[in-house]
Amino acid sequence: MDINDEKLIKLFHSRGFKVTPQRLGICNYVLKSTDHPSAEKIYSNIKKKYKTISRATVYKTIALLKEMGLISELNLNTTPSRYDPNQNIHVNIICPKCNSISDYESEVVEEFFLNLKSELDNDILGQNLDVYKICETCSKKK
Amino acid sequence: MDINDEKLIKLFHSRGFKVTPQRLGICNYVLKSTDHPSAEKIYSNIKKKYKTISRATVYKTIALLKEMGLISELNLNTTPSRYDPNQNIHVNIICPKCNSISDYESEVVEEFFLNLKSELDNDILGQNLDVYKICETCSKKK
DNA sequence: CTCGATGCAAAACGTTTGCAGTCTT
DNA sequence: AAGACTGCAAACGTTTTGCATCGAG
Repeated sequence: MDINDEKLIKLFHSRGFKVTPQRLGICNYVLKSTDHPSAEKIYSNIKKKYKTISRATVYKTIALLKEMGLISELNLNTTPSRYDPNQNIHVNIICPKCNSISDYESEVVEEFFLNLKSELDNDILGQNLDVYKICETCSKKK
Repeated sequence: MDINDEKLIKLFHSRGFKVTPQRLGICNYVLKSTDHPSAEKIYSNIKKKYKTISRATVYKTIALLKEMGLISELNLNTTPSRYDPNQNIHVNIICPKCNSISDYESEVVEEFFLNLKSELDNDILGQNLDVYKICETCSKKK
């Protein structure tokens, strides 16, 4: 993410959010990160500069960044874990409304995995392919 | 998973695990499930038959099933969550030893996503593509 | 009989919430 | 000055652990 304070401030203001030093600090750290930090890592890093910052603020700022589309959370629907007996290569189609998950298998998926595997020296230990899409039931409810 | 009690019992014995009614019950439920149940769902389902079963047993049996390669856990590395400012289509290459994550972008990935998208009526809300692979640092450590 | 499995209770862990006080606008 | 934000502490839901008892082999 190539973003500076000026841009960030404008973004926040355009969304009606206030700009605080804590927020800027967190944003600068997260948006420049390449190591996919956890909330705890963000917290301990930002604590160096803002001794009194709380985890609550970190989590709230993370939520803000997600809302603004500046970051995404890996492994969404973290808790509770869900389990799958299907050990074929497949995509999990996850409905963010009702949390239902259905497996999707197709040639496109299989071919992709084989190609990716060969690109990665054939030593993939496992995989997890998720896509988010409103399920039929939920889209009917509208 | 097309598996019956007889096969299951052999599998358990071959790994030196004991066969208990609770385990069989949990296995039968999970291995036949198609709705990607959570631990809590497995627990409340199995509780109908085994009134005194505890969550601990459920979790331990899940661990066993994972170890035997009969199920996989979706959204592995569930906690803590990790965050990513990279909003391009990419694969997260996750090292299960050190939990490092690096982004991988390629034409293969991009093409796959476009194909999948069109297969799914173009209304994908988001995606999360993970593959597990020992990272260079860890494979050197050996 | 032995050792692994169960199940309770308590702890651990990441995350969320309520609220009083503070700071941006 | 108003209302959004902070940060503490407590609560929450999921998962793990310690340990006494039980039961499969």
